[in-house]
Amino acid sequence: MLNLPRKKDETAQENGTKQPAHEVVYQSLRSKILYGDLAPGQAVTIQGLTETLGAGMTPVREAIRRLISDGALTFQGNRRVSVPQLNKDDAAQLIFARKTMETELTRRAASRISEADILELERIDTELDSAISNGDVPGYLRLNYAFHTTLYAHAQAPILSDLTERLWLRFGPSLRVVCGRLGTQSFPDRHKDILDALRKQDAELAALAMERDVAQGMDQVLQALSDAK
Amino acid sequence: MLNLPRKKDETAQENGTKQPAHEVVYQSLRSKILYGDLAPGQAVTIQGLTETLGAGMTPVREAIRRLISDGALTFQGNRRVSVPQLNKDDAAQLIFARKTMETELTRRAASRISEADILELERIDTELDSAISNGDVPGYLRLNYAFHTTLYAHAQAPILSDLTERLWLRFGPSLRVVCGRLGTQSFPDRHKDILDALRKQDAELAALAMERDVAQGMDQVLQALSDAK
DNA sequence: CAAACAGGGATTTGATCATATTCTGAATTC
DNA sequence: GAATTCAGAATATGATCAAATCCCTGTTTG
Repeated sequence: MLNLPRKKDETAQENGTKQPAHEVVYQSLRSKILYGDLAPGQAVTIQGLTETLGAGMTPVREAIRRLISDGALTFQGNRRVSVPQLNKDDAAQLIFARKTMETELTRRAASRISEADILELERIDTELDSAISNGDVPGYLRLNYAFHTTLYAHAQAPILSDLTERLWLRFGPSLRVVCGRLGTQSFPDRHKDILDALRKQDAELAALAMERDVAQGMDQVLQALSDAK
Repeated sequence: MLNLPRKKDETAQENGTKQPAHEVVYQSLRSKILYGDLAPGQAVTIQGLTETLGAGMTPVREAIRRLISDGALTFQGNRRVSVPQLNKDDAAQLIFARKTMETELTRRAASRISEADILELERIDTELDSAISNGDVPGYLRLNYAFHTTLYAHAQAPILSDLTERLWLRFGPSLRVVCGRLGTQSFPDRHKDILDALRKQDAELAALAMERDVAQGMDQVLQALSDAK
């Protein structure tokens, strides 16, 4: 999904740069939604974003359209756009979709991933552990997402990866709400099981571990939705 | 997915209505892709569309962004946009995704659909049959899509339906190529099995029939991709 | 001598912005 | 309480700027 950042100047201290404005706006808004900086139900206005992000109207419009198509924002019929609020039925559908897509991605990755790449995942997971024990919610969200996307990159399945990353946009805001209430302690780490299975090249075992990881995370979301309503 | 067309003035002789321009452009382009009016690999330019569709640049831009997000168009790195060309690996991923999503949608629909709605499906399927025997390729594509989306509407699963409809955009252009080569004769109709299972309220049987229908259609695409390369 | 490659300018196309127009929701008035 | 007006936000247009491709020409090489 990421675009090649113009081979040279990978560091790009603040510059960043040859990225078109609409892409920058998109990525920026996408992160805000994915990591829960925008609350479910919150209104999103074009003019508000042009001021916040210092961009023109056209790029902001394009970014919003993309995110609506991603399911990360909803068009409310009149001309209003807002962050979607999940109901329990929505969550059930997301659970099904995540389980099937992400177990398949895990299966594919299991037969393709190298030892070096497993080490990279382990590194992410170690950081994740410290974020959990520090109660660092934004860090937890970011690293958890990184763990999954990094793994799926090795599945060599661009279409399935794409679909899956879009699913995350739909429950990102709600997941943040969960973390805000329960903190990070309530998330025992299933990633170790996944890594063990990958080392054994056992695709089915890895898929099973992933299914448990997904189920656990989404159950929290489901519970939070039940409580709220 | 369709927006309410402002109760009054349904006919809309030339007026066309209160649909915003970007929505009209989106639907128009979407249909072209879904029904194969655009060939895989074909370039899509903004300025070309402003002339063809008589719209301004901004609405066209927004429509293109949405379709890129849908996977119906691809952004080619520089600034070019084109209709994607599937390879065999892409097709395999689409087969997996369609099978899992559409069988689940069928299962859900089976427990919710009414006899009247089954009759509506049967009506569509009858039209479909005559399109097949007449060799009417556009009609076949349109009615086949209508059969599936109408069924899925009864699953009451907006998220899964959304995901699925987007999958269709990805193989639409290739499916048209298949039909152009083989005609419509090569598609025996599995829809009867689905309808029978729905009448029996047998969700698993319906899902199985749907899986066969999907497998059959996608195998044609897969074969065509093998031949071409 | 022919073919091909490279360089550079012209043209096409995309990106962005400023501005005009239309629409929605709400406040105001009768 | 209903209709009208009004403010503000979204939609749409066309102009302007920037970038990439294309094509033409001149040179080089086999």
